[in-house]
Amino acid sequence: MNNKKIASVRGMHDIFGEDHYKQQDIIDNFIKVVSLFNFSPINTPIMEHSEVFIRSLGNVSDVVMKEMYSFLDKSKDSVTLRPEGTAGIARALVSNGLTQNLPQRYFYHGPMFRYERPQQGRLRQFHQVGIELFGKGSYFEDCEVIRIAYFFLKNLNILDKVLLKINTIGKSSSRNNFINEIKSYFNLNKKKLSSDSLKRLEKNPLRILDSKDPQDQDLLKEAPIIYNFLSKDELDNFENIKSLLSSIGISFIVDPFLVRGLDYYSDTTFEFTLKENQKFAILAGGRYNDLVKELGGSQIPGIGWAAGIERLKDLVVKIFKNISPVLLIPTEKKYLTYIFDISNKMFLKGINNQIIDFYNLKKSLKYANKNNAKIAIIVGEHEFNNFLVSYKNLDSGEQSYLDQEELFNKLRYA
RNA sequence: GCGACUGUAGCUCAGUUGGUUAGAGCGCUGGUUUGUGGUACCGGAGGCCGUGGGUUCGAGACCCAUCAGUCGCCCCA
Repeated sequence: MNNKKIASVRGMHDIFGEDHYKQQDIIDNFIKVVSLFNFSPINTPIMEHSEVFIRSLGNVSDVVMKEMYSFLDKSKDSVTLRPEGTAGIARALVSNGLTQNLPQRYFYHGPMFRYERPQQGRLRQFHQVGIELFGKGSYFEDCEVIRIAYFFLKNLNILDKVLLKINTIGKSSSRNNFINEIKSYFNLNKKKLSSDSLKRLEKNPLRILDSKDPQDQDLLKEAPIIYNFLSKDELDNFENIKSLLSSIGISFIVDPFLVRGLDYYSDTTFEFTLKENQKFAILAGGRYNDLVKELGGSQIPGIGWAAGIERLKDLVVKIFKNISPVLLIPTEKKYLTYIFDISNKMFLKGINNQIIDFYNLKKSLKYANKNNAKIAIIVGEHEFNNFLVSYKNLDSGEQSYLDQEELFNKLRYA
């Protein structure tokens, strides 16, 4: 026999108690907000063919190169636990031919998986809520999606702790010109570049832009700016987004160095980060105009965002769930039928109740205390014989005999 | 993938330069109270000292590996 305790898999935690209530509360809040803006729910599998993510996120992105939870299934197909939600939904759009009737507005929530070192605000299994809007690529959509994020965070009462940053990285043609330009700029300044950024220069030069290294930051002051490489249309579009957001009272800062790590982004990118730790994003997203096409559909532009529930949870102030059950205490097993009958009636009236099968008053009342009960209903010989219950107020200690009609009358006002 | 710190009871943690039978508080449990809780007092249970190897007459302590946690970096929600 092996008595060793078994732990959960690294970076994957059990969620219960206070944490669970808090997370559920965030999800409930999210659903309430997005439903009011007529987004509809979609659940895609938590596992996809690896190709879905490789094609969409980009095969040089860090997420794909080192963070994918991939393995071969029994028929030797490479499958991957989803590292994010967008790719699967875009795939579902194509798979189910949902592209006939646009716009489509979807929301989702659920677990995501990334194989990385656990630390503050980062787990191997974590949970996200998110929305996706597939439409025609107008600047209205960008604002629509950002304002919904804004109201979501506002409802959670954490707007004062976050900062909205937006940027545009243009369409791929303009972006490629820009990338070539910064490549040569940084190549000229190679020796001043941090070692991390030297690697980025080969793999993904765009990422040097949001380097936090002070040396790199210095270099960035003189670096080419993306806006000089964008077409008039791209710039106008960005201006339209900014002025529409301002006109509806959503404040933001423009961050020309905000680039995101997933290949599918184009044009608008945005992030809500913590005010006091601006590299810590709690909600982030952007536009992905080529993603659906990349996954075998037609050219359907989309935009969306996702927020990490665990990251939000740490910001939301404690929610007190004052769950206070009525505890039903039989003193002997033979009163169970009678107690079940009362419990059933409470259920039908929507009263939170629980039967305690200790058959020991002292233990039962102790349990009642520990579980935040305010009222105990005791049934013993006297109560049973006279069709009564003892109604005990656990705060005051007062106790009285009631018949069932009196009991439910009293509970109505308790 | 790289780095730092940590791992002793359900929880929070003591445990001296390596030296008998590993401790405390909280929690749990029994009793004082045979149908009455919260308080008090008295008792009890509960530990392969994360795991595996090594050094030593002797390891919870030292060394190595490994797993896990926390926190940085990369990256990301």
